[in-house]
Amino acid sequence: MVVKAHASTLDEVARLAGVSKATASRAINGRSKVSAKAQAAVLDAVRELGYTPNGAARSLVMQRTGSVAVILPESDERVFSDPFFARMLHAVARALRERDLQLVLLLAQPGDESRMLLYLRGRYVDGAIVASHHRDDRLAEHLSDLGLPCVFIGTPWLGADRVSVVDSDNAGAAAQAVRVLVESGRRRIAAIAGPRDMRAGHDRLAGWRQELEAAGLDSSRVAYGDFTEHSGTTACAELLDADGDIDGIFAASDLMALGAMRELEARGLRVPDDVAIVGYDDLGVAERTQPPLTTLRNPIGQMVTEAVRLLTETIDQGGRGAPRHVVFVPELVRRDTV
Amino acid sequence: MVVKAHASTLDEVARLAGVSKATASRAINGRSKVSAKAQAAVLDAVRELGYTPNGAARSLVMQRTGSVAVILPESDERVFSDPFFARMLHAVARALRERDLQLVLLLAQPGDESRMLLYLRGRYVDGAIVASHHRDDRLAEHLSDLGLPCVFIGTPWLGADRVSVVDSDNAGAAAQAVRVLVESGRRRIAAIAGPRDMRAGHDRLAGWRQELEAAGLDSSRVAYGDFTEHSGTTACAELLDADGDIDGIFAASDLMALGAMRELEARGLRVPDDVAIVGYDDLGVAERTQPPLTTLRNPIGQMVTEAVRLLTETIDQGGRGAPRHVVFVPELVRRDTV
DNA sequence: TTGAAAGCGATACCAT
DNA sequence: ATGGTATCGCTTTCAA
Repeated sequence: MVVKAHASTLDEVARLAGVSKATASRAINGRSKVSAKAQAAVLDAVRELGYTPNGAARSLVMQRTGSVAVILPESDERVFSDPFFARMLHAVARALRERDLQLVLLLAQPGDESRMLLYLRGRYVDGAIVASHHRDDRLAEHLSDLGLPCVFIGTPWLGADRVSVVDSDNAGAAAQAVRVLVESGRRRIAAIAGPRDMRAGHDRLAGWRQELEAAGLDSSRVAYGDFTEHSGTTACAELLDADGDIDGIFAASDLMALGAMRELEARGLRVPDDVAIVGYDDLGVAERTQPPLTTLRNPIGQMVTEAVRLLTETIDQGGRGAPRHVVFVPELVRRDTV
Repeated sequence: MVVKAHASTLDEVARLAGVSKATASRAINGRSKVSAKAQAAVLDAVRELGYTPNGAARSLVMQRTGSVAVILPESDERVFSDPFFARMLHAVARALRERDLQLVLLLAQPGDESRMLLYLRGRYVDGAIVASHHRDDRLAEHLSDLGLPCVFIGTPWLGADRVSVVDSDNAGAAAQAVRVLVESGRRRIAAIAGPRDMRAGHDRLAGWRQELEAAGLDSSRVAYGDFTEHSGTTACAELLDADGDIDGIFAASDLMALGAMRELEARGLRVPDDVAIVGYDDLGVAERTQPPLTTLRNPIGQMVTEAVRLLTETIDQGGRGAPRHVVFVPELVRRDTV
C-alpha cells in the first residue's frame, strides 16, 4: 500500500483500473454485474491505493450512514459504575455487528444535551438507542420531534407514547420477589429501593408495595439507595436501626443487596436464617455473594436484541410506522438467600 | 415547529426566506456579513422549518466532521470497571466541549477492530484519541498508515514513534514510591504489579525493580494482579504466604492497594505499623481507604488536556507535522499508609 | 456490461 | 451584501 498525503478517491481508483467511476463503484459494492476483468482491475487499484469510500459522500447520496448511536443520558460516573451499562453495551455491540452497523456511543451530560441533539439532527447516524435508566430531559419528545428512528430501553418518564420502548416488568418482578419472601414465612419485609427519579427504582418499589398490601402486610419499611453497594449498606443499617425485627429484605439491585448483606453480617445476623433477602439484576455479583443471592434476572440481552431489531426495522421502513412497546418478564433465580 | 416527514434542506430555507442558498448559508453560519433583514428572514425560516444542516453534506465540502473519536481498545468489562476510563472520558468530554467538538466513543472489541478501522477510514471523524491502556493490536501503525490525526494516551507497545503520545512517567513514579518506603525504614518491599501486557503495569514494575536494586535491596517479591481490588487481595495473600516478613508494599493501582489492605487486616497486620503501602492513581478510592492511602497521582486531567490540545492542533494543520511525545510526572500524595 | 451525467446538500469563490 | 455556480466524492439512473 502506498503512503499518501490524503485519502484517495473513487475517481483515482477508476482511472488506475482503467474503467469509469460507475464501474468502479459497482465493482466495489458488488451489487451489480461487473465483468471479471473489470472486477479484478478495480480491486487491485483499491488495494494499491488503500482506498476506502468517503463516508460523507456516501452518506449524502445513500441517505444512510451505517451507524447508530447509543445514547446514555447519564453522568459518566453512573455509566461507569453500574454493571447494567456494561452488559447492555456489550449486547448492543454484538447485535449491531451482526447487522454490519457501527456503534457510536454518545455520552449526554445531563445538562448539555443540546450539542448531542445537534449531532443527531445532523443525521450523522441512522438511528438511536436510548438507555433511559434515568429520568430524562424530554429526550423522547426531542427525538420524536426529530423524526430520527429510535428505541428506548426502559420507559422514559415523558413522551413514552411517542417512541418505541423495550422494557422489563419491574413492578411484576418486584411482586414476585415479595411472594417468594412471603412463601418462606417472612412477614416483616423491608425494601431497599432505588432512586425515586429512576423508572426502574420507582416501579420496583411500587411492585413491592402493592404485593405487600395485597398480602395484608405492612409496607412502611423503606430505605432508599442509589443502586450502589455502599448505599445498600447504609440503607440496611437505617432499616435495622428503625426496626430490629425485620425478617426479609427486597433490594432493588444486587449491588445494594450485597451491601445489605455486609451490614447484616456486621451485626451478626444470618442470611437467610435471620433475614432473607432477594436482589435484582443477576449481572454476575449475585452468584458470588456469600451465600449466593436469590434474585430477579433483568433480561438485558433480550431487551437489547429486541431493541436493535425494532430499530433496524424502523430504519428500513424509512422511519415510518407507529411506535411499538415490548415488555419482557424477569425470571426469578433461586439461590440461597431465601 | 412544523412536523415534517423528512429533514428540510438549505434550499427550502432559502426559498422560504426569499434569499439565495448562499445568503442563507451565510446567515446561518454567521461568518460573513448579511443584512439584518436577510438575517432575520433566514432565521425565521430556519425556526419555522426546524432546519439543521445535513452533516454529510457539510462534512463533504468542509472536509471536517466536527467530531473526534475516543477509541478504547479494551473489552467492555474492563472499560466499565476501571475508574481510569471514567475519569479520562469525563476529562475528554469537557475538553472537546470547549472546542465545540462532538465526542464519539468507539469500543473496539479486541478481536474485531476491522470495522472500527473502516469507520475511521471513512473519515467519519476528524481525529482520534486512543486510550491505549492495553497492549494493542497494531493500532498505532494502522492509524499512522491511515493518516488520521491521532494522539495516544499511554505509550503503545508498537509503533509509538509514528504517532503522538501523551503519557505519564510510570517508572519514575514507581521509583518515587520505593524511595518513600525506603526512607520510612522499610527494607523488605514487595510489589503487586499490574498485568504484564499493559504498558502501565510493565513500566511501574520496572521502576520499582530498578529503584530497589539501586538501593541494594531485594527485588524478588512480586505478585501480579489485574488492577482490580480482588486481584490485590489475592496477590497480597500470595506475597504474605511466600514471605511473612514483608514490611512494605508498592501496589500498581489503588484498587489493588485496597484489596491488599483488606488482606492485611484479615491477617491482623497493621498499616502502616507492620506493613507500609503505597498505591497508584489517586482516583478517589485512595482518600477513602482506612487509613487513607499514600499514593501517586496519575495526572489524567493533564494528560487528557494535552492530548486534546495536540489533537486539535494536528487537525488544524491538516494532519501534517511530526508526531510529538509529552510525558507528565505523577505527584506523590502523602497520606497515612507509610 | 459499461460510461456519461444527474443529483445528494452544503460551502465558498467570483462577480455584481 | 447578494446570487450564481463550481465543488466535495459517491451512487444510480439512463442510454448505448
